[in-house]
Amino acid sequence: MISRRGRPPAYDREAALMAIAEAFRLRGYAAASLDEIASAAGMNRPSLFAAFGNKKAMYLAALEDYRRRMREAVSPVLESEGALADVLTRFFDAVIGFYCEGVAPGCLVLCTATAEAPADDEIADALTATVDEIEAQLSARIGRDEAAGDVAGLAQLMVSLLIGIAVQARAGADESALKRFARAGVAAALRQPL
Amino acid sequence: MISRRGRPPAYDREAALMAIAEAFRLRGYAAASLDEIASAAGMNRPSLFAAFGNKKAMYLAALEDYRRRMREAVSPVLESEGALADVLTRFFDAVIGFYCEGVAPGCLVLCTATAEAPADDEIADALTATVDEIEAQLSARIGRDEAAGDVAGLAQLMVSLLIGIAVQARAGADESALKRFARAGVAAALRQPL
DNA sequence: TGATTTTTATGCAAGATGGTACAAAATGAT
DNA sequence: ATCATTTTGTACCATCTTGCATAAAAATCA
Repeated sequence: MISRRGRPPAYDREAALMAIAEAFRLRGYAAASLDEIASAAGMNRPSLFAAFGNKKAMYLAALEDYRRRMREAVSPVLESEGALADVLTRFFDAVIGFYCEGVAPGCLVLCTATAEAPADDEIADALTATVDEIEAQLSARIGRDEAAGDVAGLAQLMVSLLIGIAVQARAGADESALKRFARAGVAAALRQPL
Repeated sequence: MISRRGRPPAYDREAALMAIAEAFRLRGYAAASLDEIASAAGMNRPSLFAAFGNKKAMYLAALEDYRRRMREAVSPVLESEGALADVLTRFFDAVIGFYCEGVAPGCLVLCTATAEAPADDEIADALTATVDEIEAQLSARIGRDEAAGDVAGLAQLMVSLLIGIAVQARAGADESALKRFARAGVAAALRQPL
């Protein structure tokens, strides 16, 4: 029996966390007020505090959840079979789809944590961990392909391409332009014809 | 006669603008308070407002000045003679030097305007204009090199590399690592041995 | 039904923030 | 020296923000 005593929560924790992430994605960490966040999550402030702690804890929880959703959306593509160029293209398509949905385009981590990182070690750690994780995943997949020469260099280029896509989505590039951008980048990096 | 009547300003506008940019670079737009900014600029708030307008006008002015300084630091390298790989390597070295100096690493535009862009059209425009200008400059230089095959693809890759460097500087990568990163990226993109 | 537990909702307090009013200070012009 | 003009610095205000205290509400258990 999982039924706990007392009044049951009116919110779904996962949905609330997604709404919180969206609020931070739209406004950034510092500019997002707890009123906006509470309203986005359909909760009131005391419930928010009880569920997620103070504002920074909310933000860190939203970052972790966002990273998890991102991982679940794109990791399967990187694990899938296929030629490297094809896998990378589908990987970036998945990333771009992820970045372009929701209330504001761009990556929650790469486009909001960057502003706060120098003034906050925990947020800086989350940013570093995100970049490192992306780099490790891409490096592992590229390393599996024997045709790839300079694995580290190519992996770093692909990390940059991903970061570039995150920022350019934020800068207003639409989804189709980003996909062309990714294809051109992958083709140029692998020196293959488009 | 340029000498105006009245009490002379105690601040140097250019130095103040640089200090303001540094304050925003350290804390981001929303989190930087006018007290911090005034203190960094060595001015008091009323003088700040008289000189630069309200907080957003200060930020936009700081962005413009930062872009100008960046342009002056790196454009000469792009215009210089040399093989494409060499020019690009020196270009990124100049960019990295620019990003790594000051009170916090990373690009003022690419690391703080991204947080505010969805909620503010003028800031979004400044971000878009910055990315577009970098893309145009790189594209022009790459296009001059007949050995370069896919000019657009390579230019986009280099724009991403620059954005990746800006963000990874923010994420704590030190200057030498960033330079290795840039070299590996350029070499991989041009398919040249390191 | 009544007691207990947990969540919700209203409202409040302390502090920070953006922005400004106003007098003092410093300079050039007369 | 006196006036006009511009900047400086103190003090202030209205608003917003975070975080919490406390009472009402809704569920389970005895």
